[in-house]
Amino acid sequence: MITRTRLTNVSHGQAALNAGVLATQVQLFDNVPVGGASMTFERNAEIYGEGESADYVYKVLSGSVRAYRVLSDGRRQISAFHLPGDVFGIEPGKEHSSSAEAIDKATVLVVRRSAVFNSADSNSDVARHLWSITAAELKRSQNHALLLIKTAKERIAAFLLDMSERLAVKGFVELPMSRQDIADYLGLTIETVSRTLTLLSEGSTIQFLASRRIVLRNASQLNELNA
Amino acid sequence: MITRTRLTNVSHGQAALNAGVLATQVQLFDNVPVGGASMTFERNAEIYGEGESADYVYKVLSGSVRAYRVLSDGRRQISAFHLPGDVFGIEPGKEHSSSAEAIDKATVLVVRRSAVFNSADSNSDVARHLWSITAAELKRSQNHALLLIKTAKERIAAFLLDMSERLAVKGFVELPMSRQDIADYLGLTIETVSRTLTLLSEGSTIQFLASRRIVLRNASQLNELNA
DNA sequence: CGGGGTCTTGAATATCGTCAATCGGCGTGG
DNA sequence: CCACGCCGATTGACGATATTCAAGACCCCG
Repeated sequence: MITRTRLTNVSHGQAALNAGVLATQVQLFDNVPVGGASMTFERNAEIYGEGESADYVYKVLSGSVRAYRVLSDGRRQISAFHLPGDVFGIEPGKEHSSSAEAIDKATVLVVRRSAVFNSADSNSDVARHLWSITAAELKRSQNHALLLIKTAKERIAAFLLDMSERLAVKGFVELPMSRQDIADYLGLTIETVSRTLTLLSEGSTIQFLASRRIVLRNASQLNELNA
Repeated sequence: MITRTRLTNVSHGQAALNAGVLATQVQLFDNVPVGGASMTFERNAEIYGEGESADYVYKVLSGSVRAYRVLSDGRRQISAFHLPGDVFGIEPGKEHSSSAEAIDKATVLVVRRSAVFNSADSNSDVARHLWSITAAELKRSQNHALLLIKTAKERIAAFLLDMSERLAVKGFVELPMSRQDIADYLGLTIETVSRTLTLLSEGSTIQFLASRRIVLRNASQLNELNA
């Protein structure tokens, strides 16, 4: 399953940061005094690249973001989809171990990593919050790994349920990402994703309004698939 | 791929904790004043179970530990193997989201979760360390997910290289875990693991001294597989 | 030596991947 | 306003990789 990714090179440095900045009162963490600047990224624009210095931490304000790694032969693994409210880009090391791109037009709060860490040193609330976000991400990652041992049908079901929950519109999902993105997240091919969705639709577990607008007709059936 | 797991019920409560305790100066984190008690678990003994209250944090002193989750139909996913020096059992929530068992006879340092967190509140070094352990675990989990999209040969190669590094005996690994454990970690069946190892052996990439004692004859070949 | 668990090997099958063609929605421009 | 073209999604036929089911070998411990 080899998927070569077109790279839209819209990386940002200091200059870009200053360019797209909006004054903001939005906080990285709730109730915690770490401010930042907001930036908007176009569809498929790179937010950061694997190996780049991890000087900033991000929070999705609107739109959606994919984090991914690419193997030497072009296979791409999407490790997470980040939706509004999600914090991302926090790394254990000095460098980003994955890349991040806007899936659609996305606005993101950008905070200097050092600001967060300094704040954590003197304020245990910030430290606690920082830890709990990382721990939650760990849990998500473990759930993701759990997905990857399941059958195609189960993966799709779990994906739809997850998206439905996170997008918080009960019984309906408007997917921001392409079939290819879904495939790379679930460790499947685009064809298998498409076929499996068609199957679920034929069994009237789901219903398509459009290819990315899906009604969950039978959520309990999806849950059963979610072994 | 259904693997029902025999459960050796050797869970521990307060009583067990007090029973197996050894006085110890060993620290949970390096250079950080959070002590604890050590306990020894027999092969296949449960250290904690999914859903149990996560009151303790652990560090492997000797032996090895598997952390895993079981799906309703019996499929088991091993999320991590913990070797001496590894901290495990830290959870974002109140409950353990996975189970942990000793793979072989294992001695483990046990520290009250509350002690660690209280210490983190007043000591930013502890807080930093706590975060960095969690973040490192996140990175490991992401690497694990990356494994699961590869071919069987690539997964086995990556696994052997990882174990070789972590066991720190260059060019040779003595595996503590069974083929079934490896299979459940790599998202393969025991037969595929066995066959793939045989293949690597036939291509003289590796050499068996015994089924769990393996010489890495050609590490660069393994690295190439590690796409 | 014997027995139980672990591991290996074999043959048949199933699921998912690959390759290829077509469909369909959408924006653009004539 | 309709036609064209493009990109994303679907569908089909075929093939490969890993699973399943089954049998037997190996090995350690008693």
